[in-house]
Amino acid sequence: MATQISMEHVRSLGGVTRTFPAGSVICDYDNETPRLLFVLEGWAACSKMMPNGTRFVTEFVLRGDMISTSLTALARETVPAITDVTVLSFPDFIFLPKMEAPTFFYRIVIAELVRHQARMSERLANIGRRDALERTGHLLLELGARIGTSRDYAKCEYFDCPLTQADIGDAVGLSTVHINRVLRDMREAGLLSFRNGIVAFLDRPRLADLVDFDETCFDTTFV
Amino acid sequence: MATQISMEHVRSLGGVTRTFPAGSVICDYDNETPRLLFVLEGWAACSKMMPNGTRFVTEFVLRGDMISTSLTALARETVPAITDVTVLSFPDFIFLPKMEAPTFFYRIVIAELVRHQARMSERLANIGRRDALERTGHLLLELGARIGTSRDYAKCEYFDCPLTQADIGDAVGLSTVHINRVLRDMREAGLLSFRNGIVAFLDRPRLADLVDFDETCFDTTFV
DNA sequence: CGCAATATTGAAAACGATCAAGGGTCGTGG
DNA sequence: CCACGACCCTTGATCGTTTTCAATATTGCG
Repeated sequence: MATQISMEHVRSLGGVTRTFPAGSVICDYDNETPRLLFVLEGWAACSKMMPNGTRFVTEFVLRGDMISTSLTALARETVPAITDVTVLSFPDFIFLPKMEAPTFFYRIVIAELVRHQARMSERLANIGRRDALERTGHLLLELGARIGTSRDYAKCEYFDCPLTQADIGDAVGLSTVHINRVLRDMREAGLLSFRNGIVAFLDRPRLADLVDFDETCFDTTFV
Repeated sequence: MATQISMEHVRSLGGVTRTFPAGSVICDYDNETPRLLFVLEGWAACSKMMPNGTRFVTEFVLRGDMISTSLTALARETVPAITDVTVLSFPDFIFLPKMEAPTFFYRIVIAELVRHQARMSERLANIGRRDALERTGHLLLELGARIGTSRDYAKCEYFDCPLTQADIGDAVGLSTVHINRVLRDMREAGLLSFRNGIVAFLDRPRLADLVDFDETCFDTTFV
């Protein structure tokens, strides 16, 4: 699987391992030296603080994902760690024009950017054109698919999820209160249960059909 | 400006010039050979058709933008031309692993992906956490900034916009009817006028302030 | 000039936000 | 070991924004 090969490559290049405790900030937009971080373990949330006081989460960062501090700076995002997060850190050769890297490193970065972009496209359509239940179900199916992939058991029927209902709301553009109601509805409908930090798919086929979930954009078998 | 340099580079590499008439499909997700397209002229709309019959526009493609047919395939997007669109077309060296390209080509592609991603992040927060007026104003300011940049007159107070109200609604996740009302409100408030294919900023500072517009993510002076 | 696409407006309905109050769980310190 | 506070979850009632439906202008194009 491409992701694994990439991560092997990344590890083979060395880099500095660093761990951020839950709640700390992995990167902010007053960043010093631009860096590329590859997440080895843990959950984080690329977040934008809105002037009206609300927050929006543009992406949950999981094991195997890349964080470009230059990109988060450009997009004015902050990335707090949700759990303890371990990363492999490299100087960002893209934004430091003097640096050169072997071709395959460019390809790893491009592959990761493309994957990320495909997910963002899906997310955009999700928030823009689906109702609350669809958005929420979609997000949890996405997270399940990504966690599953990185753990090599794609068809898991449950996964540990350290998110709060507020985190979910901030990612799909709904209020915490409404997320709570939607989760109850899905539980009562026998579709999905999220309690005590565990997401369980009670009827994944029906849920996937209902919320129109398509795994195409989570394909990692390219590049 | 970085974008221009990149486009110079791109042009210098040759590529095939092709023109698509308004209304035709530039790429669909049954694409044959993966290609990288660089838009020389015209407007297009990366669109997702949703199973509920609606459409969502993930991105308007303007002069200077890149289209990766592999990415649109992965994201299940169709890209219809809104006006006549002229592109420079290259085989996609990223998705054809046998191919290699000079380093600066990788850098051009990465820069373009990063710019695009920063915009998507902004767009996501826009749809997720702002109301109808803010979303709409934001989109039009974004388009103005991008058009302005590509034409080298950043502070233009109007620009030609070939979009319909339905296009705008599909891009910000609102109904056509509501876009119409919001445009009327903005016109009556002396903020912005959009009629007969021309967007005019009547009071750009006030509008930008009101909808919380920040040009950071449209910065093209990096890489 | 006439048709088709787009824009405009009103009225009613739906969906989600907000406000408010209470309940559970966990960790810390007395 | 219990008490307390912090944080998160849960539910009800009400309010507001946006959608939907429907009908009528207006514009652009052949």
